[in-house]
Amino acid sequence: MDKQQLKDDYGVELWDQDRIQAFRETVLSWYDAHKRELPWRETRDPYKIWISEIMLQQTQVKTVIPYYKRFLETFPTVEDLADAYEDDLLKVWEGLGYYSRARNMHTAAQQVVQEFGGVFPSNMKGLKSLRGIGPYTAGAIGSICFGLVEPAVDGNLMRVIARLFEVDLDVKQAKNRKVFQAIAEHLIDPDRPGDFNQALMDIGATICTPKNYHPERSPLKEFNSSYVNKTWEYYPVTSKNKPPTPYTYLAIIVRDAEGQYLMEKRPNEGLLSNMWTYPLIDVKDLDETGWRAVQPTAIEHLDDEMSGQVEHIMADRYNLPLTIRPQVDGDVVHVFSHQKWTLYLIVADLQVEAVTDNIPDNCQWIAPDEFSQYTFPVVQQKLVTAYREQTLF
DNA sequence: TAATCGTGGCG
DNA sequence: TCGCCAAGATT
Repeated sequence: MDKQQLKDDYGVELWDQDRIQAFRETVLSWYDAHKRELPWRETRDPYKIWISEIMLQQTQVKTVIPYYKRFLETFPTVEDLADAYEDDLLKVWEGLGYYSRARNMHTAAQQVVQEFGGVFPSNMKGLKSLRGIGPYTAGAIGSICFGLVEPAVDGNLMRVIARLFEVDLDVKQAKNRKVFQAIAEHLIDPDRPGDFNQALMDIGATICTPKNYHPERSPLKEFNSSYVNKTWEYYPVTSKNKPPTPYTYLAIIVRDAEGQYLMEKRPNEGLLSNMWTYPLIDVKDLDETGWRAVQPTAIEHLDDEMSGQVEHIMADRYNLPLTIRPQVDGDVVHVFSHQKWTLYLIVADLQVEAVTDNIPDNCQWIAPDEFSQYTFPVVQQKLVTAYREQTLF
């Protein structure tokens, strides 16, 4: 996309070549003086940069740092990662979120070994062919590790560019990304593309921030048309998020005679795939009067009717004869990006001489001292904590 | 294209 | 408390 089209189609007035050159020098000298010291900035090894870039997707730097170090200790090379068991990979990723990233990395590592002889591809086509590497990550790895003159358009870059050029396009709409990409392609420094990309990301993360933005403090203020025109509070344009859909579950806690708990491995696809939780019953699986009673407000007891239904479901799904305690032993609220879960802790007692070895394949009896060998989502860890707090008294 | 996919922090 | 957001990719 050329300058004329940017102006005609999107109302973006790009600068002349002299101003672009001055901008590059300002950005890079700021970076040389003020860049953040980060673990992945001590190397240009594409394997390590790749790990960092995947972890940094939608995740803050502070959160990533300990995971990055632990990951490289566990899987020092791409061959180690390619040969790993997926459960071991998931365990290292535990708590970081967006777990499909881990599974995609596993696939991509095998691609690197099998299709590229264990050597990371050094061009954009090869990088994008790897599972989990999209346009941003390909640009980041390409520019940082191989000096490719490719922008790395993430949320930071779009916010910075939107303010610099007063871009009236919704940064949350995927179709608008190409406009920011085109602008960045004109701006990027051809001699130091990796530093240029990281510099704009650092400026976006530390100065040109979403909130508490003070444009007068920015090294780019003289280039910033939204600052000159006093319109910065309108940029970037962002549409509203859809609120998370509410769900309500009963988390059933069953302990056998040996003190082990019934746990279930979630399906291979979808939310929290392959991770372990207590058995969860969606209250919509209860009959109409049942779940309507549970939905709106917090509950403290299950009535006889509901207890009977839960017992029936547990017998049906887990082949276990149980007696449900009607008392609710605490509740947990957990918000995902698109779902909001409310969970009620329900304790179930095994009936006398119950047979416990007919549970489904995706279920296991797990003792507390074995918990560290399994991967639990944060919502499950919250359930454990809530249960301990309740039963302490 | 719009929805899906986690978690932690902040105003 | 709630909505927003963070170095996005996939379908």
